[in-house]
Amino acid sequence: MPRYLMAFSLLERQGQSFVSSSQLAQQVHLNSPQIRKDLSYFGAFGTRGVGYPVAPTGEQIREILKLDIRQKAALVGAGRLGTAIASYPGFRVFGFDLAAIFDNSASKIGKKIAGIPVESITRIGSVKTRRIHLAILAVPIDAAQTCADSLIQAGIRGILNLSPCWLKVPKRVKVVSIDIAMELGALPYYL
Amino acid sequence: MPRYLMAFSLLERQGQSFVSSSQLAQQVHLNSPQIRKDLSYFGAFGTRGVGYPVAPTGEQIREILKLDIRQKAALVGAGRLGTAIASYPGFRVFGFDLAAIFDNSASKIGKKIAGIPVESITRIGSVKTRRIHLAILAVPIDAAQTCADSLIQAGIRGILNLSPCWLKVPKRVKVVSIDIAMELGALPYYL
DNA sequence: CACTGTGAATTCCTTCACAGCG
DNA sequence: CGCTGTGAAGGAATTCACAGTG
Repeated sequence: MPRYLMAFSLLERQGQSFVSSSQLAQQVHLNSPQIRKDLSYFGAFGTRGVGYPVAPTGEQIREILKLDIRQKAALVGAGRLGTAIASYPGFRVFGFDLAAIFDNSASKIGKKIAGIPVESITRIGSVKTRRIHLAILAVPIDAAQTCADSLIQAGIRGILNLSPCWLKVPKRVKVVSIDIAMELGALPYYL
Repeated sequence: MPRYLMAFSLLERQGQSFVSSSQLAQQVHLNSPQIRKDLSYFGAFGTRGVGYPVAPTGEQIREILKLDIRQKAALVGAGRLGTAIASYPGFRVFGFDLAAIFDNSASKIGKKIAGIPVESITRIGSVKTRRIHLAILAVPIDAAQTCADSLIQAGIRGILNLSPCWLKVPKRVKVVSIDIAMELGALPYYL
């Protein structure tokens, strides 16, 4: 669904008012029955003979993904990767709001990254009262589990983990992991 | 398979000489029959009653993934994300060798990142004679397709794309795409 | 005896074809 | 008439169960 939302957002900006499943298929590189199945799974958005109304369908997908309400996220780790992510404009499209940055290095605390002040990692518990439910973990691998534990203690519900390790978390917490090296590791096989 | 390689590499460093499918299962968070199926698909590595010999199996997976020979990779885009990736130690585990960095900004050309000099993007064609077959694309979205085209022209066979767009490439070129925002976009749904 | 390798059963996901509606 | 929504067919990937082996 995030991929569809991306496509609908683009079409919105381009001012197109309707889109058919086969048009969409070209854009997201899937086939049209797949798209119809996926969208119909969450309800019927389209009008037969015409296609999907771009703006309303985009809005509905946002509601489904809970992206209609602005989602606050905390970034943990203001190293090179963390800094890159903090400055990434792609989050805006999905309505994310980077609400806090934490790091343990004294030289970084107090400085601003992408307009947001870096706080000490000891203040990580404050996400609870600040109503931040999502975290992006961009710390060295040895620190990942410890940071995750603190975040969960502080009531975090979802973690995007950028370390190449599996986080041990309770079932109620959802983790998505990205390891750039592992994705690259699959490439040589196909040459 | 890259995930298994990661696990075997870790076990190698820890000095364990044999591992059973169920032990592995815990580590990579899959079930044991799955692991046996996956490994047996490429041949029989294990000894019944004992498990898989860590070092030899690791080496075999490296061969399968063509990671036994050092793979050269070029980084295109020395922005914040590119810089972060260049300094990422995770590539070493898979035997990748960052052999060149390209950027179009005059202020960066000539400087060194992670010990590698930044070259002008106009020199991108040199990857052909330098026998670089892989590229990591960390450029702004508008530049992604153009850069990909130049890379393919220069004989690149695999691209790791970090822009939130679909690259149009000939069939012989393999593309792996990562969009951090899209992964994060799925999280709120699960809360 | 413990653990691998693998056919068979199951489940899941995708593709197809078309009925139904604007 | 065009395109969605969907049951039914087909295919792929997981899971199971157990025979086979060091």
